[in-house]
Amino acid sequence: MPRYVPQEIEPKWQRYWEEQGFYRVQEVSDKPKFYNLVMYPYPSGSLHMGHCRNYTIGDVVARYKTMQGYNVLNPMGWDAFGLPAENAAIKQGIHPQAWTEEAIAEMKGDMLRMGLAYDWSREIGSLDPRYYKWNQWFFLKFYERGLAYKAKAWVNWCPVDGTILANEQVINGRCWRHTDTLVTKKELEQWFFRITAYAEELLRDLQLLEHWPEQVKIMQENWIGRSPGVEFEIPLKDSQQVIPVFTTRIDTLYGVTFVVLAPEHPGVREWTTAERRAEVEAYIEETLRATEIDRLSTEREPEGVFIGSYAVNPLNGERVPIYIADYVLTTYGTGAIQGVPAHDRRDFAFAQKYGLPIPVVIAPPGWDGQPLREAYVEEGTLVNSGPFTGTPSSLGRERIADEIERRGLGRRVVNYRLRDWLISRQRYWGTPIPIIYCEVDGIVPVPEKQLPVLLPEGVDFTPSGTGQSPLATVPEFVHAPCPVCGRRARRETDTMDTFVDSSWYFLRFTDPHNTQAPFDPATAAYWLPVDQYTGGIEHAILHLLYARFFTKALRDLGLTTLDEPFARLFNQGMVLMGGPAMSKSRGNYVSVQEFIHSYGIDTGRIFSLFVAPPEQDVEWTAVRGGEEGVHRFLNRVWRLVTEEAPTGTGSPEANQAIRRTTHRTIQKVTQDIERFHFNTAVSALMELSNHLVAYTQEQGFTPTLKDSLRSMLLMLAPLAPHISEELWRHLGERDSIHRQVWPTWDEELTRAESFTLVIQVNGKLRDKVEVPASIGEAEARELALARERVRKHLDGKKVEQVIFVPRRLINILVK
RNA sequence: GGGCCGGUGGCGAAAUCGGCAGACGCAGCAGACUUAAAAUCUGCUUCCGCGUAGGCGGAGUGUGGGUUCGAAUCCCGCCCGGCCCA
Repeated sequence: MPRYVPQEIEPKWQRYWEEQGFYRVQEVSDKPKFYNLVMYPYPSGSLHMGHCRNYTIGDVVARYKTMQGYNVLNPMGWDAFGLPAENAAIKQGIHPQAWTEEAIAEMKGDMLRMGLAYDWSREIGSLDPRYYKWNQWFFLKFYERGLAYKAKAWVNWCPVDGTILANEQVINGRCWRHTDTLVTKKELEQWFFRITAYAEELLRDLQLLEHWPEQVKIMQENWIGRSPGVEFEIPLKDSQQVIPVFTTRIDTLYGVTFVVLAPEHPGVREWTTAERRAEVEAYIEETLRATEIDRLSTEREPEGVFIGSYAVNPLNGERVPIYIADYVLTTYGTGAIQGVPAHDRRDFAFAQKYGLPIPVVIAPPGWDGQPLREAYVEEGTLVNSGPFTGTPSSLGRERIADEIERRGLGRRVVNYRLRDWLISRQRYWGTPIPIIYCEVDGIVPVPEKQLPVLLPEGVDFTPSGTGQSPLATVPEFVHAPCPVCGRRARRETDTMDTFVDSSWYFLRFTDPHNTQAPFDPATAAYWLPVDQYTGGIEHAILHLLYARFFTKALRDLGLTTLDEPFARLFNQGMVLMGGPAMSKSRGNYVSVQEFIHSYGIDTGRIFSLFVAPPEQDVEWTAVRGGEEGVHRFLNRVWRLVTEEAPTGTGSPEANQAIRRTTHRTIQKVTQDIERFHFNTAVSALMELSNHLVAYTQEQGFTPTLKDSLRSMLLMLAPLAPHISEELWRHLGERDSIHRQVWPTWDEELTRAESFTLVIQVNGKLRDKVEVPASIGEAEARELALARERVRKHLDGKKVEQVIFVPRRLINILVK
């Protein structure tokens, strides 16, 4: 038998599995279904070892579940729209489609070289009109139901991409793609999806997600940011007009000493007095340049400008000045707040700066009546609050809310931090929004039968700088007849956020070639929910929240009956190299192809699993060299199976021992894979192989050894599919190892006959002795006390107490 | 500032339930095989002290306390790192 040359056997078996259609899957009823999904990638070209780790984890689960008898759907596709392709078009003059297709070809080639068990007959790509047609279709359905709408909005603007960003794409005030680019603001007409209509349900149903990491659920909860409070009206002095404000602390209403409007608040221009106008306008200018993160920072001293007008506290009739300040946002609440300096940190700083009074209305426990040195934001007792004085603040909140509602000044409302999903992008490489603007009929949806609205060819990708999509430069695209009146009309030139594509792709995988519908509800019902969803933590908020929203919206359209799309979520760690994540664009990576060239992919797969627990980040430079050990392990397995050894029957004791070891390994590996402890599963297999080597050296090649080898190869099959297939055939098997059943263990054989009794004196380890598993306390005690090393420590002392833990230890306490 | 996660040998890590700390690997050292090397195999490898050696003793899981017969594991405080929200 030749030595182990992975570069020969790996392509051989990959071809074989492909020809045999191994991973094609259909809906069947005689097996339980299992939908295994790894987040589909943005096609960035050839794979590196970070990808290797991600895809291996998913592949192990798919193969393991298949061997466990499940009907496994394990698909792969491409999140193929997006900015890098368009940026390449601008820089290098390559069409985004050509650029993307090339990247897909490279990436798929590497996936095939990795031996991943995908059903490629279900491959999908969001760039395909047969796919994005349904994005447009969903848009129309949402529009019909008021879930898609157009509004003027102050939007986050990335000056580098010349595009709008959703709030989720703004990270620390910077663009998520260019971490050194500060995001600015622009006011534009934009399309939104009304995700806030589902805010309450998205929050509530987090409880259903038992098998999601707690961390992700907490992040989503914070993102949705439910806060119950009161929205009420503050009348303007000497005017019929009112300023609606929202607060969660209506109990502090008697402490209001000013009102603050967001600089963008629509009332500002009207209410600003003539002598204040110049200063106010200068301040507004300045604010628009600031980022949201700066505006909200508590580190910074809040700044504002008095607009010259006054408002009246609706409960006590006191006159309070109106300011504008950038720490108030138009996008949250009503864009105006009550200023209660004694009980809000930013209001406190603001009042100090502008010399406004800071009356205490919530007394801290044991308050001495003196002015506060800092804002008191906790619960307390109402003081200086008219008829409510003396009420505990939590109760005061209810009483004052009742009073406000009784007097018709306002009502209890629930506010959310979550805002509607802005989906318009001023870009070419995305799904065109299917809307036509007619001078007569206004906003007209493109009729369903005209879908898809195709992306045109021959586009100039040079950014216009005006914020318009390159589509606006293509007259044949822009000019379209109005579907209602047939007059010359103008097409919407914005495209959709690519998170729209990824919000339902898991449904499309169940029925990828359907031309009549996005998917067949019955087929989707068979496969959904996704049983195991695997991907990076970076999608903890954006993608997962949008996909949950889509699922609920589609349910309400009658397309599914599903409340939640992903039953179990796993976030794998990244592979870092020299600090940041391994990435092609940064150039700090080891490619899968060069790894294959050196060691073969089976080594790469096992090494990826072995280096660390899968949820943990791995620094490549710190683990480098470890692949040698994994490669040695696979070579050892190879030799165990293939090397000529004297045949025999083996001694009964040695056979029994190796059988026990094998069954214990089956138990351990099975349990480890179940709980995603792949690193220790690999360790257990390494230990088994070490035992088998030792066994062969003494006993030769025996029927018992062959049994153990078979079990070992079966356990290796999901992890290292090629070498296990090759060696499986070498053992004389004619059917593929990937059609076999996962081995089971004999409980009897895993039970130890003896164990190492640890003997402690006063909690310190003094001796160990191998004893029968059934040993009782009396016997153990007698044995322990008779041991030479124990007696040494008992000299002249009295045994006070003996603690015996069956199958573990005995602790003798002496004085 | 708040929330969550983490900190264990030279390195990656292991330790399902509170019960032998460091499995399995990497790197290193010594030996076998070899003309030699590679490959392979065997042994050692947490630190400190004593001992020629077999060995003996002590300390030890970021840090200081606590609970317990017994703590990497549970509780409290602190330090450091990461992520999310501010």
